[in-house]
Amino acid sequence: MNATIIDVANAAGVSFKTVSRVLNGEAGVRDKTREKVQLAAKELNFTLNTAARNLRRRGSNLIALIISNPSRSYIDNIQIGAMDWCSRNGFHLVVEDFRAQPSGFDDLIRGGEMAGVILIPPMSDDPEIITKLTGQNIPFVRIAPETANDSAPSVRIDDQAAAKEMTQKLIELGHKRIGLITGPNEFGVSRNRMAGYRLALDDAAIKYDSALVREGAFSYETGQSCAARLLSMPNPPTAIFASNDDMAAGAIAESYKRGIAVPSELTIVGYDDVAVASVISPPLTTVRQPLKDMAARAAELLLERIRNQESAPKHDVLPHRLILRASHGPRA
Amino acid sequence: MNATIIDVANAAGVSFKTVSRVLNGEAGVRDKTREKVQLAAKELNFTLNTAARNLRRRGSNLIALIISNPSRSYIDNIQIGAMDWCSRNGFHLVVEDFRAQPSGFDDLIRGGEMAGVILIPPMSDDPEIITKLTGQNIPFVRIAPETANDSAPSVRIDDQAAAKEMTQKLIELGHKRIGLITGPNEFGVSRNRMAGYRLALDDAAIKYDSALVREGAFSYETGQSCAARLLSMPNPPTAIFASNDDMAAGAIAESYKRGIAVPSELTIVGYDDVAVASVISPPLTTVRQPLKDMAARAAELLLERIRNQESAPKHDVLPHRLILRASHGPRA
DNA sequence: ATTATTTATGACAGCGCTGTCACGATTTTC
DNA sequence: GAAAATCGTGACAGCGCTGTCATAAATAAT
Repeated sequence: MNATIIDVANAAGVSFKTVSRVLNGEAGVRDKTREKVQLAAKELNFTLNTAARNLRRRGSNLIALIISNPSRSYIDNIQIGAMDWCSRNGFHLVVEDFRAQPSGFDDLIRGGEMAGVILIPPMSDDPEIITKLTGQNIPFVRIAPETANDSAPSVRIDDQAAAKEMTQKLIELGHKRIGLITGPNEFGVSRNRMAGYRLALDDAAIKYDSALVREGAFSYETGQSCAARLLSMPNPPTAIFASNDDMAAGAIAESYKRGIAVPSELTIVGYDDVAVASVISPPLTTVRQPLKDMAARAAELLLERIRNQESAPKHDVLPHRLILRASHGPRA
Repeated sequence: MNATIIDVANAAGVSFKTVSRVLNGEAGVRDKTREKVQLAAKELNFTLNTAARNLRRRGSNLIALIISNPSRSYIDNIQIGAMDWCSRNGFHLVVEDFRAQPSGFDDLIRGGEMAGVILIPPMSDDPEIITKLTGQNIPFVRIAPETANDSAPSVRIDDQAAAKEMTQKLIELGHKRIGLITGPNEFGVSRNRMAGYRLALDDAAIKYDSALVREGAFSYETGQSCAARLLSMPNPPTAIFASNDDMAAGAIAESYKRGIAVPSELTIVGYDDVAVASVISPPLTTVRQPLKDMAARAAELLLERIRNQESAPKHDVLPHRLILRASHGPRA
């Protein structure tokens, strides 16, 4: 039904190769010829067939973002950053949930349909995924992996340093019993943030108390339940550091439910600085990760990788920042 | 570099056509042959080339979701519903921001790369987009269009009825001055909800007062600013009905800032029932739209359309529900 | 055993495009 | 004004796969 390049060639009275040249903006076509072709193409409402082009070029304009993360707001920012980059660079973003259907991911990375793949936690550290990608010989980039390595380029912030700074901030405020709600242990970032927390305690000569550490799942609900456990302790913490903002929001809700005022009676701080942080009450003191920039940069490194598979993978560390809003205060 | 179907055929000692049969699960291949081929394919780490297959089949396994909506949480739900459906049905979801790069959308729908397109507000009602899609002869489906028509199948809730019910609920509670924060007028749903609001007022013989109506942009910030205007009136409303939950959350924040307690002094209700509704304090009374189901159903109708372009487009109306949480109360 | 029927496999063409190369047309150079 | 350099265009092959049709092999029917 749709016109082919040959139809356009006939209509314009040139060879189909010339049409191809015009449509790809190649040099070496007389202006008059170019116009003739463009006119014919417009008239026939013609567009190049992408499958044919991809077949011939052995390429694709599709980048996959693999998600499975429990925190939608985190994904949102990553996705927006990646989408923006894609549309500025002639790519399109395919978003696939890794957990949804086991075969879905396999099918996606099969057959050269994707030019490259962006991995976010916890997939960034998943050996099975990395093996598959490597086996299919498809370029990928890792966002916030536990550690950078040669398998692929990566983009991250220094989670350990960031968590340490936030913990130090809390210590400066006089807090000595600081609860930590971590993310799942399978997330490299969780382990890194935990390490930063311990480093700060060590520096301040505060003894690490594993009873003050609870593992959540990066969700509002687990933030609530972990806070509940922490606040039920005979000697509860005076500050809680949650490993993401959703859990911090849940912790705040749990505090209110128990009649504990934030920040006057309890300090609660988060991590990520996603939308919820400035919408809840009190607005959250948190660690800002430049998630959109990280995603855009990841796409950038991915493209370099696509263009030149041989180059050594680059590893970027983007700056983080403590955002001091209203959910923290001196030790009550 | 990657093996082709011919390599597999040679390795298995059969013709490449037989390999194609096995890989596509076609009948009429002897078990022994099938196994031989499967073994060879596995050994060579072979996967069918998608571009070649799409070219030959004149098809694709990609569905595009076009976004541009200011409300991330709305999109999130739609996207999750669509993604889930895709992975259960052998498709993949491409998410494209319509506003990002003018050429991005055009490029995406060009060349038969997409099997179909899902439109959400406000694109569902955008004549330019619909014209382009029709011109490219690509199947699409509209979520929450202002009105169903023959251009494409559609899925929606009865926004007018839902808004009317919520307004009636407010009237039942004794409210007579009910502020309305609408979405942008370019959204068909905004107009439909507004109509429902007026219908309820008319039924209760309450005079419509345009001073009580403010147009927001479906964002937290505009919820705040519209609420600010409403609450600054000499004779402010006793209840505010926001056309989505983000704006309702903004309105609640604004009330608190002014020292107005919700719901004891002011009732605020939302629309959509997205995540923020149950996370803020007080939890939001709102209208629940089954956004995930709507998206899945939309994808379903889209697939029918892809398979049979001739069929008359179907139009589904899914059920809505008032969710009574804690942000509403009787007139103070 | 012979023919009819079914089943398994292969030959071939071609989807719509781009890369390579060759050739004719045009312009430049002396 | 002839040779050289440049530019514009076209012929051709083939990317990797699937659809159609023909043919070989296996099975059933006589």
